[in-house]
Amino acid sequence: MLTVRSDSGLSLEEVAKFLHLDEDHLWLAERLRDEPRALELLTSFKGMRILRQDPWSCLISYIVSSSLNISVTEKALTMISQLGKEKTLNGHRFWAIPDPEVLLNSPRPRKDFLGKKWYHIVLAAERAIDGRLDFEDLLRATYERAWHDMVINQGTKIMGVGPKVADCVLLFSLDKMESFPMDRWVLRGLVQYFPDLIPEEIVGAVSSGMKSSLSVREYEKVSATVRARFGCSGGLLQECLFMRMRKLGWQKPRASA
DNA sequence: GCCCAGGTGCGGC
DNA sequence: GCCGCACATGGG
Repeated sequence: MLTVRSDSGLSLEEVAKFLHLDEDHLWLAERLRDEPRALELLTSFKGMRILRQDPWSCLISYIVSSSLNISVTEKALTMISQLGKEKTLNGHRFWAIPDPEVLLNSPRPRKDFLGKKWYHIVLAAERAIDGRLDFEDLLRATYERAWHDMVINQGTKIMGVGPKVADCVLLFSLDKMESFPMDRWVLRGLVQYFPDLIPEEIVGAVSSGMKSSLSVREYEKVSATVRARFGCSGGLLQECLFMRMRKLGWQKPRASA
């Protein structure tokens, strides 16, 4: 039973939308009838939800997250958020990612952990304002077109957004449930649980610790294979795989003599 | 001290 | 196109 405090300032509909409760994740598993490893992953993370976040906040969050560990990412996002106004909800004070206009008119924080990413964020804000970054359009688009527009197409691609970040934004804010973001953890997970989805030489390179990310070309190819196999169950499965791999941990294999 | 982190852009070939 | 590197800095 989901209950929402009456003084929270959030309607039940808003909470349900955020938790994707308008989309029954159970039917997603239907496609995986003949995928025992996938079903095992899904059932061991029962109750997992794909959040439906605000696209702008989601974009900024994942641009910042690239190649940063989670605690540093959180610090950087807090600094960015504090460029905006403090908000209050349910008696708690908090900050949210500021709107593009606010970010554009803010001075850069002194120690923001961001490096060149600050300029990627500024560019994204300009694109959001001039309309070349159009979340409404990306929401209506197919997965393939939206991904291509964010990563490949000159004219619409967003600096700081590569294959993985695009997939995160599409999955966590633009309703593309087949999106399957492949970071280093998920790549290791694929190698361990679904090696048949990946070219043999990549399996070898990942498991020996020589490789932790894919080129755009490799990513596109593996992504297509994964989506052909898991379809709209992919997003939820990815999240379970990520959680499993984080839990298991990873020790880079030592080169032996 | 050294290695890693929810990757990506860029320059050199 | 592919490869190697810079990026920023806290935590194990």
